[in-house]
Amino acid sequence: MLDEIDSKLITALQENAQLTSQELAERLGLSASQAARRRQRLEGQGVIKGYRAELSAAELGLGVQAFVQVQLTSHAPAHSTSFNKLIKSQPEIVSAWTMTGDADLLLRIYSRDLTTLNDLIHNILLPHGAVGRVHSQIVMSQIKQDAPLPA
Amino acid sequence: MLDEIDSKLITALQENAQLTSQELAERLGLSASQAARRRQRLEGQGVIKGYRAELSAAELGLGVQAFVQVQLTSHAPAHSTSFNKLIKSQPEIVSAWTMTGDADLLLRIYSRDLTTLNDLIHNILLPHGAVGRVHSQIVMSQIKQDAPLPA
DNA sequence: GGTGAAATCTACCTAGG
DNA sequence: CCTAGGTAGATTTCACC
Repeated sequence: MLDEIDSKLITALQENAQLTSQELAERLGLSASQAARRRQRLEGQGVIKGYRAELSAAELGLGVQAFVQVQLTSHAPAHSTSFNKLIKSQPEIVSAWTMTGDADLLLRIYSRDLTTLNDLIHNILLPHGAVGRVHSQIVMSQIKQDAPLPA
Repeated sequence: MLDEIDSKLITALQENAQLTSQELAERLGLSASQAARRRQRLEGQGVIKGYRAELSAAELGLGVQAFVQVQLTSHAPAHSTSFNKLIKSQPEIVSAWTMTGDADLLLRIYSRDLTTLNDLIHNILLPHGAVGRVHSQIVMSQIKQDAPLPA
């Protein structure tokens, strides 16, 4: 479905979504019109879902990154939906996944500082009826980040 | 440093980096030239780090997402650097962080299927000298994903 | 906030396997 | 018939006013 040129194209656009058709064409060994056509095809197929600005958390004053594992005491639909709403209402929680294994949920959080993070955990997450054990880990450093998806 | 309009601007560009100055201006209640000027300023300040294409993992045939916690047996520099190289050499590992707490590292992985993921864990990660305990959790579903950074 | 030159995109056309 | 390259009108950007 995706040939070698498509792979190079999506890798290039993951690094820099603002490449012009001409610049893309040079990297791919194609003409600008062909590069544009391939990009349109990949957008239409849904391989490329969209283009997003990447921000600097540090510049936004978000000094603390954390992953928080949340074990739910109840899996009743009412509890789940109300907890999901809680998660969606908190802008600091940027991603949330349900997981296999001993923890039910994994939350990815960006906070201003440790105090703000602890507030979120102790005053917002833990008081919720469905929340059991919470285990938080702070990110110390990033070894590898935002690598392109393997194409 | 960032006013209300800047916040709206970066939220809009996180949703769609391809908005034209004119479209941005309409959302912000500004003229196109002012919207473009603000965007340039935020790019220059480093608040906006860049623009990236977002791909569909499913369309790329990456059916399994996982988070793997890795405990290192040794923190000797030689072991760390060789393990970091290993991580960077594996395209399936898209992100890696060092963490506080009982696990030293957290890896985010996109794999074709469970077999491929298990190959990576058992034939590549575990044989490495510095690797102790490994605990992997598969992503079942996403409750919240790729929310804009709180501005 | 506005303007115009320069760059870019996109739809259409032609050529070749 | 499908894929590649070229072209012109429309759109967008960006330096300057």
